[in-house]
Amino acid sequence: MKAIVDCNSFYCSCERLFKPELKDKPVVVLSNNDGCIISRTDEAKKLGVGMAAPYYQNKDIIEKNDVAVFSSNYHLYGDLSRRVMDTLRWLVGEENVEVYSVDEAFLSLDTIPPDQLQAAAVRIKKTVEEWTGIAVSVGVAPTKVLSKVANRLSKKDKRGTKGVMVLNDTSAIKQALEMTLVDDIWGVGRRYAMKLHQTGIDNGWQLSKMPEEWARKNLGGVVGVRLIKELNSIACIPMKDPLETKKMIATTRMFGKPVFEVTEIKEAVATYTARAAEKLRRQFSAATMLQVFVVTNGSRNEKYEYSPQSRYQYTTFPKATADTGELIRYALPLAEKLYQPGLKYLKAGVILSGLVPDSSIQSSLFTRDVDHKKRYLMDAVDNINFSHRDDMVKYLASGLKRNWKMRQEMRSKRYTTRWDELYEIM
DNA sequence: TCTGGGGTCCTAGGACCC
DNA sequence: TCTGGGGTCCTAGGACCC
Repeated sequence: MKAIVDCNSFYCSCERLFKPELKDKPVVVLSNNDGCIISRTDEAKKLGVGMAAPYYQNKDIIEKNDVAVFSSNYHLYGDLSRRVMDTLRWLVGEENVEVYSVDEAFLSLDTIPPDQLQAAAVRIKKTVEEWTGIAVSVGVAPTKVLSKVANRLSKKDKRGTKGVMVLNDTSAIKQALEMTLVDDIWGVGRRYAMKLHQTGIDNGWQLSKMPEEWARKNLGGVVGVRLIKELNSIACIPMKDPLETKKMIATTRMFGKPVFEVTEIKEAVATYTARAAEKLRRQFSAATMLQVFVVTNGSRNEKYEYSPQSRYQYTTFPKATADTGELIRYALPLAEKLYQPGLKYLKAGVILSGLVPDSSIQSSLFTRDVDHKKRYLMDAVDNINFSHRDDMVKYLASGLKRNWKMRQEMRSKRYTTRWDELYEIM
């Protein structure tokens, strides 16, 4: 059996933890640049605040109802996420936890007898809440897809324990699937949902009865086949090895305001490269390919219409590297190539791929080996920036003024990761 | 009149997820 | 004045190989 544990309105819950006066009050958290609403509490949902809706379109409801608004504070969320995941590892054993996202983890519960699943799920929920202060929902079922269905229903469950649902017999599964629209099934996005409704398939139970060959043709090949199997309690999406590293690392941002000059684009690209390189070193990888992209939207003085266009350039390296300076040297010429004067730039990004373990970097015939020293330098820079302040030490190419930096006007303090922002008890 | 079969690797693009 | 950021997996099709 598998479980999915998911933190309720995670970002909002993190904010509430340090502002207890917000308990039972509507709260929303905004995306970078304060653009969209990316987390909202039940109270905010009830007021009609949409998910992923632009902030400015909801400003009216928010102001009228005194909704608490926060810019996203990833230092805080990341730290609390780690605490939740550590608790889960302690509860069921490290090898049985797959961290799926910042606020979700799959658990393998194969060692727990069926008649004890309910009690185990309740204990998991209670313990996480007591130890971290973050409320979670737990769904348990024979497959990952069904556990997601259970988790979703647990939030509205009136009969059982709210926030816990175990689906372990065929009739319970049938009933749960009948209550679940295809749109709400993990693996069915907007496109497929539309197609399914047109075919007359509206709920999960109907979908589970479709032949696999039909799914192969219409729902993305083997992905669709797996989905049907999972709905029929045949587990075929395995738990992932926790030691797996990422295959691609990206750092991309909207600018705080439109940018027109190549110097600013280059500063941003250098800054994002440095950030991506940090992530790269954190998982002990090195990259062999770097891609830069920019998003433009019309040109200077043109009336604003949102129809973004993106352009890419990439380069591959003779030898894998995790050195920020080297990566910036690869990135800047690409940024220059992409730049066309007169256009209005909204966003830029850097993507590192072709990742290999940094212990097995292939040396090239044409480079000298000064890499040990570089590695020590990078480690030192990372330590300083992590423990003190982002970009305390940075490359000059990243710029000094940085007019393009994103807006974060309502960010709370980083209560758990910065000495100078620690939570204070009066 | 007629032109094989079986692979691998890479990239772009589509779909999905939180 | 204005719409986030970071990932995964799969497929099709082209280039290339023997």
